[in-house]
Amino acid sequence: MSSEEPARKGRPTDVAKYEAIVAAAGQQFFDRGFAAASIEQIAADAGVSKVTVYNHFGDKRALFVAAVESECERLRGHFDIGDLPRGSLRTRLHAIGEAMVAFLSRPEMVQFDRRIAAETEHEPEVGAAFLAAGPHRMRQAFAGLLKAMADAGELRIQDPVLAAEQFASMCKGMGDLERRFAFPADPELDRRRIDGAVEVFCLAYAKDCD
Amino acid sequence: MSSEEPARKGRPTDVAKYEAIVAAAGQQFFDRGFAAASIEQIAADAGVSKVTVYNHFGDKRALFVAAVESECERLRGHFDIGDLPRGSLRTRLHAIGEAMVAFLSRPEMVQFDRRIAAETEHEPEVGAAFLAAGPHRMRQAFAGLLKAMADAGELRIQDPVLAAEQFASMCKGMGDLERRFAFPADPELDRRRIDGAVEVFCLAYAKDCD
DNA sequence: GTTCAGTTGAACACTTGCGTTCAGTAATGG
DNA sequence: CCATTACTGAACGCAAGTGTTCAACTGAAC
Repeated sequence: MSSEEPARKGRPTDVAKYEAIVAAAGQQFFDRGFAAASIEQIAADAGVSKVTVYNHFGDKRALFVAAVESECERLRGHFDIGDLPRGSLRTRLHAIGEAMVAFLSRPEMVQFDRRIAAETEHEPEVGAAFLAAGPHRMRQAFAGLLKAMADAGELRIQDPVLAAEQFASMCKGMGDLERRFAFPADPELDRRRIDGAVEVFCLAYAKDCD
Repeated sequence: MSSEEPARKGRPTDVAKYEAIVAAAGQQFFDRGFAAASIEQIAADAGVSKVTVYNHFGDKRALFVAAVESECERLRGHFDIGDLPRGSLRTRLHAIGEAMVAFLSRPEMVQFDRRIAAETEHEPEVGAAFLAAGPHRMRQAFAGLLKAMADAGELRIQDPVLAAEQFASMCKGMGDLERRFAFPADPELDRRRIDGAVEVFCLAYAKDCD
């Protein structure tokens, strides 16, 4: 019935330790990269014996996969466009753009992006999993929102998914690249990009440019 | 006067070997990442003794830097929008968009991007150098082109640099992410993105949508 | 209290890789 | 021919890291 209550005989697994290992692994892996991260350091950071790590995960790769899954899950809860304001079309688009850029600009996000991309080279399914859990999921949500706006008569959109990509891409502009390649951040520039994206998007898709 | 003709005394440096080392280093570094690449393998691939590598570069990091600089230079010659066709505004924009996407889609480009981003974590100047040598240079060139079109009365553009970013970003869409995260390529989808980018760009900036 | 599984610390074998040393060989200029 | 410089192959010291083994300990369930 319930998946709880394992009711095993011996000493139960220390869940806190397990989670500490995954957390420490994420820290090391996404900080230093897979090859440069060491299991000994991860064990030390987690306050755990190295043997415990091997008992749980058996393998460096397996530990990496676990860390990636955990991080994906954690990030999943960090973005919501549910609570968007009630103002004009422009105001709402602007708020969405800002939320997106803020979400993507967080250092831990940039770092995670870099590492997953690097490891994707030899572990393509890791990249695919991330893409599905992150960007693609976000695109669908935003496309649905645009579709609703179109149905409400505010926008004239043929392909909501394409439009979603276009708006998001314009908001990011090259800021995406610049963050990945450690270019000094410039909030003012980000703002101009979002303004510009809203402007172009409205010119192309809005029924009346208020 | 001339930087040629060093006229040194002993046996001259074997330039072919030097270049072979840099080439092999690029292969290994951008294939496996800095930490996972081994100098012994690089030396073997270059058909050279390990000592020779150390005589030339002294250090793994120095060799990495040399490989990055070489690759940047090599890539620099791989993109030109000089020979754009003479058709309508839409036709020309479409051609530019296709050239951009094709350039950015090349596997070696994707690979290079991934690795530079990963190493940027601990060597920010590497990322900055790449950004300046690649994307920013490209943006300036394209912005100049758009400015020329505006001066010719075809476009109505306030900020050519921003407009350049917007067009390029829309052409890439999420294709950028998808390539980095090993999502199966889809030329048809790329084409739709370029079509959409041209459409939106013209609606926003063209003086008359022919 | 006994039993059984999780946990620990320390040691272990094994591999890999960096960077160095050295004796010897190849190529070039004087 | 000789001095000088580039290159080679092999070996070495050293450090780090993976994954394993083992005896001891801990804690919950029966």
